[in-house]
Amino acid sequence: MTSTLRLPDPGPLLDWFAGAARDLPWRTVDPLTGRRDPYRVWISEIMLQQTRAAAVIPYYERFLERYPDLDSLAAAPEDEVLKLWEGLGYYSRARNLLAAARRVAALPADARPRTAASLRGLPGIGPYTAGAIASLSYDEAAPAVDGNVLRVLCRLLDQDWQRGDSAARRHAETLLAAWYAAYPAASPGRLNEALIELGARLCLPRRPFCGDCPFAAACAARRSGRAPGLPLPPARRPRPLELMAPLFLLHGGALLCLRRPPAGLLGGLWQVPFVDGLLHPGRRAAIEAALEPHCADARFIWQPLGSHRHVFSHLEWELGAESLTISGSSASPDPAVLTASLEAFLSTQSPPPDTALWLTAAERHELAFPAALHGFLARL
DNA sequence: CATTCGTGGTC
DNA sequence: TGACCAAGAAT
Repeated sequence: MTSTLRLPDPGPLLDWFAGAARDLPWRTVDPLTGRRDPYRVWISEIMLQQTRAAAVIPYYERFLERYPDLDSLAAAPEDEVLKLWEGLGYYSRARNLLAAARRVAALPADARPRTAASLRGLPGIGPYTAGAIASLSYDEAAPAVDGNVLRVLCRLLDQDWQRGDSAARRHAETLLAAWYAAYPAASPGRLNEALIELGARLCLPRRPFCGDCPFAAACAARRSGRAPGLPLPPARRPRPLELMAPLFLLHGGALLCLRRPPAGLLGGLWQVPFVDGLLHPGRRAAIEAALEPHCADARFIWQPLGSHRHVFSHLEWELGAESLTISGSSASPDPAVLTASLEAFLSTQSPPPDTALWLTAAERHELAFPAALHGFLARL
């Protein structure tokens, strides 16, 4: 009967949090107002989605240095924001964040969203992030159920919840709303952040430190011994995909690069061409045949660059690469002509690229490439 | 509701 | 060393 579940007195949790809270850069409080900058909370909550605090901190510092406030972010070009996001993953977060910043910046100051319900409509702000910004910035009594909070509540109540299950998340939100109402003297923002901190510091996924936990006496899963296995893991397996990357390289060092479509996997990022399966001799010959008529006295030198595995949450790339150095003895090949001669090849790319350009190392350095390619690009 | 979205740390 | 998983959202 989950309808009769109650959360315990938050006193021990708040006492523990007062002494154990980490000094994180997005927790800085304005000494005059005693409040946090909602913009800084917003940026941190977007970066922290499915990302550990330790990984976020350097990105957060650089981002806030470049874009200290809403207007500076709203004025930024998307390529620049993606470059700052390079390596952090889930790049739709960066695109949505920029779109939301532009939308909010266009509003009069007194019309900007300050409640969880109004924040929820912005791109990139879902139920958790809306509640987190509203509670941490404005102390609204809004639930903010992330993976930490779900895990803590799941164990406190010894429930068979599955990680990422939306029904369990809504259930947790209902319990939290009753919790805030039952303890009106406690700050909802403080309660939310203390729960998150408990999940991140003690109530860890596979090895909870129950001996140090302020909720140990109240925890049902600790009594039952099921805490380490809760919440239940979701069943999902990455789908394997073998890819080969021919790295078209001109004598001067320019590399043929493609910009991926603006949405979807690695949306808006740059890459080199991919072919499904192996880059066998027949395919190498076909590529040379397409190039040859347009390069006087051209020489083609293939060089294998090895391979490595890159695992996404739903996809597993087995990615190999070979460089193809193109050099002409008389005149250097015209990059535009080469691109045109490769059009039939490039049209087979999946997904079809937005743009194909020959980029020098310095130019590539200004653009965002997925981490899966960093190793190969570094070898050129 | 299920799937699609990255990357790096941890054990 | 490979499986697990993190301050979730969009579709």
